[in-house]
Amino acid sequence: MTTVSTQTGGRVRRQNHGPESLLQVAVQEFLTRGYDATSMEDLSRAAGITKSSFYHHFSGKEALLRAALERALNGLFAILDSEGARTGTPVERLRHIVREQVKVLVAELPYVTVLLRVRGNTESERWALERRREYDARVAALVREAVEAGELREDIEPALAARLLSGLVNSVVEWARPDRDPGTLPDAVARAVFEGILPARR
Amino acid sequence: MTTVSTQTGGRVRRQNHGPESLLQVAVQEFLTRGYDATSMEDLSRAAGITKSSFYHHFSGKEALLRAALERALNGLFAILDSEGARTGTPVERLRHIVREQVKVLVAELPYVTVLLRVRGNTESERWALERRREYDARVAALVREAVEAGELREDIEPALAARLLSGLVNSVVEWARPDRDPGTLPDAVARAVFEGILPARR
DNA sequence: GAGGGGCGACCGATCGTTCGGTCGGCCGTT
DNA sequence: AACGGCCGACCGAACGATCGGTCGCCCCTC
Repeated sequence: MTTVSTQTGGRVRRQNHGPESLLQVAVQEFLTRGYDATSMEDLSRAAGITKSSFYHHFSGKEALLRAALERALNGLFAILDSEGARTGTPVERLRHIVREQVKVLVAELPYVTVLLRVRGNTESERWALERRREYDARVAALVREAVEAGELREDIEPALAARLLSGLVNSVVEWARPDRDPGTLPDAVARAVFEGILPARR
Repeated sequence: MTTVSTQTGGRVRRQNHGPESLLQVAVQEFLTRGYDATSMEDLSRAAGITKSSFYHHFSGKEALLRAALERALNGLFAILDSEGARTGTPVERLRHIVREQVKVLVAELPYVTVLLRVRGNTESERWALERRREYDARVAALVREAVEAGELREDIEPALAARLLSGLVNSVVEWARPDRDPGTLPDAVARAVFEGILPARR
């Protein structure tokens, strides 16, 4: 249910906007223009209401960003709390995390994309950056575990591998489409991580 | 020759800023704050001159961005023109490109980072996006060649592999440090691409 | 008639940009 | 050696536009 417009005598009488639909509209604008380059007037125009009406639902521009960042981070941290991320060998848990992270990226695409572009200009952004750092650190720790457990090749450096892993998986937001379901994408990305993006013929 | 300051009686008389040093300062500011969030006053303060003095050297804010984007794109396209990218088997050429691209990312780190964050708000940005698309397309074509030549595993989808490849390599800018030399990084990234980020023990 | 959703008008601040003018060093002439 | 003219680097002040945000009122629904 988004942007329901009831008509009365040919003129729009009711937009029936809620915080949910407005956030969706705003994040979409943040995506195409970037957060800083998006004005509140851009947002209201996209939502079909005036600037002042927008402030009736959200306390300000940063509150919108904050809501989007929270949503993205909740999706990510939920992965770490899931069953498959807490049981099994380190490599099994890593494979599970990779697949689930791809799913979250696609399912919450606009929100996660905004998160991944945050620079740290405001308090909310710095908070998001720190939480992201914590997420990456948890994954990096798991990579280190896997190497120390002897499940991975000995010549890989855990810290570097964790960074490349994060970079590879997160880069999915650059081209993924939110509408269609992930399909085989999570498995394909997991294969790229563990067997190479361009693996030699066997 | 940058930021030569002639002194007279202990007081700075001349900053002698050139387009080169100012661009360097500006790009650094773009990096930390983001292009849109960086004001001309931010730039002048960082450069140690006034806003109006800045306009003596650059025609405007976008001209600075344009110069940075050109520099980054020149570095990237120079890779495709190099010997190793034009000779050898597709896989050999791809390995060469990956290594060289990592080198360029580190050598021209601030400029390439700015390029990778462009959203397409201005004419210069859209031009840069298009040139970037062309670069990626050239690499993607090479991936397709390699697969069709039977040099890679048959179950990898060229289009997807090319995107993941681009994402992995470019993610280096997120954490690389510009000062110290690349060292073994190019080879490590190339190994991650062809053998996996988290390769199983052999 | 009470209240929430929406509106136009408006606020101070800051944006990128422009303008008129100052300062100091260099050069050609004397 | 002294001079006048010139130019590049720089500055303070101000421009119109736009920024995020506020306010009081209206209108519709219950």
